[in-house]
Amino acid sequence: MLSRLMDGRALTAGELARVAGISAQTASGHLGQMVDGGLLCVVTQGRHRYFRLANAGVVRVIESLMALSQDIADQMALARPVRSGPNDKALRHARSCYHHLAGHMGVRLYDSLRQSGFVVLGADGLRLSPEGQEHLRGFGLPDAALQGVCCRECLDWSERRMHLAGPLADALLAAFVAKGWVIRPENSRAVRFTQRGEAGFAQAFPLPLDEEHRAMHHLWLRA
Amino acid sequence: MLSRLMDGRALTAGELARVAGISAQTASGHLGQMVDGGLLCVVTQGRHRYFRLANAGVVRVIESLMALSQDIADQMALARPVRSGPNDKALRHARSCYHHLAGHMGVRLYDSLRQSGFVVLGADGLRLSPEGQEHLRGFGLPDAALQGVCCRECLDWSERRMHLAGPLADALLAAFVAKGWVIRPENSRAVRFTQRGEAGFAQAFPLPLDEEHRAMHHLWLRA
DNA sequence: GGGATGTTTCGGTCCTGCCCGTAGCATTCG
DNA sequence: CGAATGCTACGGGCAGGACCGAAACATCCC
Repeated sequence: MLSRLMDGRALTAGELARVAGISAQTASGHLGQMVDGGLLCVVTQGRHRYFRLANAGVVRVIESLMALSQDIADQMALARPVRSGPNDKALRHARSCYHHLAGHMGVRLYDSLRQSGFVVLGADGLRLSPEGQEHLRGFGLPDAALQGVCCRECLDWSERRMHLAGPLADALLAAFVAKGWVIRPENSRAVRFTQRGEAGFAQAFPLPLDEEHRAMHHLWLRA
Repeated sequence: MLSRLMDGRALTAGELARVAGISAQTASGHLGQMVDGGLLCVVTQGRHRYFRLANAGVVRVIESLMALSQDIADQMALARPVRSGPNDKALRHARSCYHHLAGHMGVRLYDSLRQSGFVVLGADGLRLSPEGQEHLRGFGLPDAALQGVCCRECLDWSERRMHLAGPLADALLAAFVAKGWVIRPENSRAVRFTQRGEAGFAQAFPLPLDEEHRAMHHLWLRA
């Protein structure tokens, strides 16, 4: 179960039980102990409880164990990732979550801001750094979106990773719409990036690290 | 038991049993499994079997586990190291082992040669590198001491770490005597470094890494 | 509100594995 | 060669823990 979580995503107790090939009750017991022991942290959303690795120290332990026993690593490479979220490809790519951006693009936005150091995770939670304020000045965001506790993490339903939420995230989505980067249909939570929007987004929010390292990046930057 | 071995030394089954607070039989069983599993390797010498961590991968696992649980690290810091070897301070400092140097100075010699890259551990065992041949030219060693399989590891009785053995090590001790660095008494295995010898030795065989890192250095350079 | 789904708690079974006592093997020392 | 020491193999006792079924709790969906 722990090695399955090494991609930085958050899985439910049921999914992890299936991964381990044990009953949900048994898995729940183990997961509870691992939360108590500080190996995992848990995000409760509705009737689901999402478990993820707690910090970089745990990542290092699992990493070194996987390096030691190639078997585990191979097993992970073989097993295909747990499918999650909606089947609709557009919905998985980009959608609204309350008033902010979610889906693949939402996670990508958050990853970029974290990797750039524009958004940093402190002991008291997420906050926008001075450099971040500077960098986002061009988007014409209201002051409320840039000051104080303007952002927090939110678990992405389909990606199972964190994306950006809070006033800042709301203002950013609104700005994307205003710039013509994003079109929000009335009848759906799916949002569509225009061709110009994809390009502008990719330039404004680059991803220095490759995909493989992105997944673990949150974990490395915790504790 | 594993964390006790993190200083890079080799301990006997009995010592490890005492460390863990279990009987010798139980410890032997565990140690056997860890050898089978590739966590430990074992050097048999007479009626003693010395166990040491098998490779750098194992070191990394224990390291990361100790970082995760400060308790283990604290416990290791509190427990005093296992005393081993003779009580005689001179004997612990420097002595002959067959025809080569052993004791504190013997391990120091080996550490220096390894850290400098003059002696390297390949898949087929220990060998002298070209740079090592060059560096040792000034000692006037016979060709046989510099070519082919001229050196091997030998577990140091008192230090519980590896020191240098083989023709090269024999020739080096002889050279130290010839240079007046070392005096070998007839009636004892203890050898005495002269004041000039200590100074020359320290200059010819420096230790770039500090004591704390020296202990683990062999381990890091294995597999 | 009622059914379905996801999760946890409780109770009980069963098995694994830790442990030690005894005994056997190897080595060293006197 | 016999005694002492260090280690390992074997067997049995015992506790802990992994596991599941049943049931309770929470939430979502209709």
